[in-house]
Amino acid sequence: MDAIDEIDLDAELRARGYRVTQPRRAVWEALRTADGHLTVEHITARTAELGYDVDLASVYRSLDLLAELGLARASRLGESEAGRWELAHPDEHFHLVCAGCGEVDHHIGSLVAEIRDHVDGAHGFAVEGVELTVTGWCARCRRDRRLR
Amino acid sequence: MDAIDEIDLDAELRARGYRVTQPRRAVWEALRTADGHLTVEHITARTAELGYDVDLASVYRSLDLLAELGLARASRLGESEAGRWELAHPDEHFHLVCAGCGEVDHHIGSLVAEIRDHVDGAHGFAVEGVELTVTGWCARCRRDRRLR
DNA sequence: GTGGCTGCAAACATTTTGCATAACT
DNA sequence: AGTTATGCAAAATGTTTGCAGCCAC
Repeated sequence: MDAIDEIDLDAELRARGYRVTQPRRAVWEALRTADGHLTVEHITARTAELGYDVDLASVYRSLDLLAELGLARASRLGESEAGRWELAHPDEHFHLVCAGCGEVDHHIGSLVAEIRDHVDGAHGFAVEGVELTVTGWCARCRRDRRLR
Repeated sequence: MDAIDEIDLDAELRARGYRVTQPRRAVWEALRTADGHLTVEHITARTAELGYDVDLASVYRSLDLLAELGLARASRLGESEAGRWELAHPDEHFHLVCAGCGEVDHHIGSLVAEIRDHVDGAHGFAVEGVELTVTGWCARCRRDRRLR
């Protein structure tokens, strides 16, 4: 199957009986063309850069819809209070958050799948999603920290 | 060492030069005597039940302080927007969140330690904390869902 | 006594909602 | 044309902050 960022949103929307509108396209473009997780405010700014004029409320509504379509997902990282969003990549990944610089790294690998397999079925629990966030210090911040 | 819920908060505070106050004791009691993760609002309600009269702002401030002392930690679960808090149990555990009933299960086991070992040191990243949340459907909700 | 802490209220930040209008099909 | 979705503004939620007075030390 194609990569998720090449999905035809218009078709996806129509297939489910939703209308194709500017805000929905705008939010999808914003997510699709920027990798990593964006705050809602950041997404709104990006839609503006892309030439759309979208209200904040519509960004929220579009994000919820994209989530329902399985195209996007919310992720809450570390202590950050702001909700962040990213494409719902089918390859499961986890996040490394540096306590020093706040940098967030995506890591892809078998780890998340292993966790899923490990937990799925145990105690009758059917796993749907695995959210793994590892906090710590990246190489650079460790060095800077030592120097202080 | 003693279990975390038997720690003498007064001593802990004094050792770090903080004052021993009612709100701090109240929040500590609330966390200590209720297992699982509580919303801030829930914690405030519990302090009231315990006979304290604590302002919301003070609950927030006390929680931040407990976190700094390493006695409590914030955990953001699944889609829930509200911040939740729990004792900083030294044994690492992860959360199972049911998408149906919202029930949250704590699971203790070697899994989190394995993840830590797996990630620690890779790419020069020094792991400090591992936050793992698995969402899915518990046995009961799976059944109810099928029936609908 | 004095400086840290609290309570209160107001400010903030984020997300949700009601409703008249615009726009997709 | 008929609705669904949008924009706007207001409300709801959750959390933080400024400040005068109180209380632990």
